[in-house]
Amino acid sequence: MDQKKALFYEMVSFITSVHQTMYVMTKELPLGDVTPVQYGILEYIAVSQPVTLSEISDCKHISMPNTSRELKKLTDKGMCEKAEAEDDKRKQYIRLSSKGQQFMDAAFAHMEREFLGRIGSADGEELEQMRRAMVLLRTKVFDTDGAI
Amino acid sequence: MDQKKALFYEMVSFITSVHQTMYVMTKELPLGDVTPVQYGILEYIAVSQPVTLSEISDCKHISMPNTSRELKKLTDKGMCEKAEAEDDKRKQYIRLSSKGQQFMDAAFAHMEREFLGRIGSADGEELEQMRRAMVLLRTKVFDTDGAI
DNA sequence: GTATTTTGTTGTCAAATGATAAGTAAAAGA
DNA sequence: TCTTTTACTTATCATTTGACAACAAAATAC
Repeated sequence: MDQKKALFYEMVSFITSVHQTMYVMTKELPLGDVTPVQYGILEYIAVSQPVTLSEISDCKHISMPNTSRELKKLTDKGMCEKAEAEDDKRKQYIRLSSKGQQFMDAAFAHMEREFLGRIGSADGEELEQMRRAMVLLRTKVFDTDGAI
Repeated sequence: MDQKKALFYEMVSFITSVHQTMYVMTKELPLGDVTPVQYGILEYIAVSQPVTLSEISDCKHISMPNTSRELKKLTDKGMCEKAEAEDDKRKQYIRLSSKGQQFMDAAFAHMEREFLGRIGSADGEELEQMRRAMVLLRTKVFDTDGAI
């Protein structure tokens, strides 16, 4: 029983380190006129495109009206494009524009450089250990489905 | 070389899972009239008390004027207390009040329940694996000092 | 002893975000 | 066909958060 409590406190400390690291890795990322929430939306689109407004709303936990508003701002800025779905005319498939794609490519490249700087001196064996550690935690602790 | 790139993408996915999990674990946490930023400050005080305003400002990446304002709101709400430092009269040592301590105890208890629900079926061997995985990642990837 | 730095405060402003009401149009269900 | 549900929009408002200027008091440096 106490082993679980200890693991909980280890997790609290772990989460703090993760947040701090992500702050350091992204603080110099040039956002231009893109706000943090808008960046989060772009990141989600980049990974999951094409997406619908409802999917953004669900996954990023932003209400539909606010999602609509922020997405309008992003399209006005030329970062993404909406296309009516053929099968369902209510839906819109959203993708990054080429400008948005360049923006996100640069963002990921920046993060990757920061990341490589961190793991720079690790050899193949260590990298494989880290990968296994991430997979383990992702499936046993940070799985989105909830319980194991 | 490509192994590192693969690990980077694994980390991106990992971070997404961590965020999603923390969202689920904290979304039902009763914040009352405490805003998210204020909660973050309380969490930091709880773990590191006593702390100074400058430390909160540095660690939570909030400007001094804004830290001062939010902390004033928290003391007005009776969540924390300021005490002048004996050695340096400019400094203030900040601690949770008993109300604030109760609030944070409840918050941590809530998170711990959520956490235990997630790892519920894991045995001692698995728990030890998870602990080692967190320690490994915390020291080799998410270390606050930067490089290895 | 004076200048500078550190620590914190107060006030004000603007931007970002969250919440809600009301509406449109298409799809699905009855 | 009529009703209901889904997907999204528009408009509006309040709150939260971030940024900046100006200030005060204590400590430190010179």
